[in-house]
Amino acid sequence: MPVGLSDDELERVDTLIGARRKIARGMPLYLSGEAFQSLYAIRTGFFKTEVISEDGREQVTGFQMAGELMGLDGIGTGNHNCDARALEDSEVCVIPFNRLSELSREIDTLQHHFHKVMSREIVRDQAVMMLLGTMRAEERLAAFLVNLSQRFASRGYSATEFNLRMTREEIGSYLGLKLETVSRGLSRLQDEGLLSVSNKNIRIHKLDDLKKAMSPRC
Amino acid sequence: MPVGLSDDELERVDTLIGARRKIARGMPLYLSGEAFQSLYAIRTGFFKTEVISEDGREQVTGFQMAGELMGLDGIGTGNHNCDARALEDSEVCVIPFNRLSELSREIDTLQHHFHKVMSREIVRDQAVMMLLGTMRAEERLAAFLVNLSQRFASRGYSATEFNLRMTREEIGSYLGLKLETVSRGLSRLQDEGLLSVSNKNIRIHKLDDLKKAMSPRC
DNA sequence: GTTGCGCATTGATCGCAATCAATGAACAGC
DNA sequence: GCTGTTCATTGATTGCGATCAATGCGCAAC
Repeated sequence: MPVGLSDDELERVDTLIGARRKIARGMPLYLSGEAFQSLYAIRTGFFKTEVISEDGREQVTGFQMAGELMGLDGIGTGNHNCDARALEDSEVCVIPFNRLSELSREIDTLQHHFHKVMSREIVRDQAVMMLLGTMRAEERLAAFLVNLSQRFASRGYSATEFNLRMTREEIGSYLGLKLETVSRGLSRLQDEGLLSVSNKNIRIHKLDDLKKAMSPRC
Repeated sequence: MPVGLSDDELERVDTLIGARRKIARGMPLYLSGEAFQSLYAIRTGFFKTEVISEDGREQVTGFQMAGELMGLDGIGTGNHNCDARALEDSEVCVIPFNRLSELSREIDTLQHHFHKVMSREIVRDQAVMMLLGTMRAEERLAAFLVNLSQRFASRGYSATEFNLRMTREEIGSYLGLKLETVSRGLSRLQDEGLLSVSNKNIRIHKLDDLKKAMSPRC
């Protein structure tokens, strides 16, 4: 994942990658409480992470797609702190954390890269707090779709047409809304002509206007 | 901050600490957009961090007290991503980040410790998502107070009586509520006999019940 | 002591999203 | 094909927290 490595370094970073692991749709990559050993880089597929509180409340904390790193939450305590589940048949690279630690002590570029990835995760979480703390339902939905659009685009997929891999309920959990509110919000954005929804398929017609819909009174 | 270092290592970690810096109440330690150079360890005082979106919405993302580390959000992009402001006259230790990177390549314990601190920040943020996404107003308030209580206690202060350093509005921003709702919630918890509020002073009478108030229908 | 300002509390009303409820569509298994 | 289940949509109603508004309190400046 890092760039700017010498051939030698690249070779050593390659040795970091342990086995590959396939996860069938609906199955967990790891569960809260399990001992933390490894990080996971998604090769193909789609995941959600969710935390479950003592009183049983579930909160989806994120959706992860190819190229993204999972498991960072386990470093602090030595145990995974959330569940990670595949939303479609997926494959990950297993990255033993102690090997990563060792190697990042020897290769600056790897160390810097790893620190940046962790920091970006913190920034991403802060953006979600902003979303949950200040945005209205339709704004949250617009922000969510724009975010997905950008991430698909940066992977070479269409920014304006894609399939949602998660249910309305999972979207709702992530956005702090009920599934009915998600459904209504999507219908509303469709009525406004910003996009078309057909089950899991989304076609964005006016990406600029959708971005504007993230702000109040639009 | 890490434990289990040899005398030699301890000495070298000491050299990490650059200047100390005093921040008067209300003044920024850093602002969003500023170039990231250093992390900051709080020696004394109290801070808030907040992000401000393009459309002007403010979201308090956390309150930090003595012993906690600030600035991790800047590593990813090289620029600070939020504002950090002192809520009372405070003093921090400046930790130049490139020095920390170098040294953590040489001292495993330091590296591990740093990774744990970052990971815990991610876990903390996920807990806030849970709070904002699933809890009702009074539950959020109870969770907030219990969290403060625990952090004061772990620093040797009273777990049951303390002064809030932030305004109702700042609490509201953090919890995704309006200041009136915060005020009403505190009055309600007082009416229920769980605590006493007098302006910024909080006396918790029934910490156990307050913890229960974090869960639904109590 | 008085004035002024920021902060907090409390009341009345409104509006958005949750809840309750029913129907319909998609999909997997038999 | 049919059946059962899960997921999505839509309508009716409720309720929590936001908003609007007024009052009160604490504290610093003079």
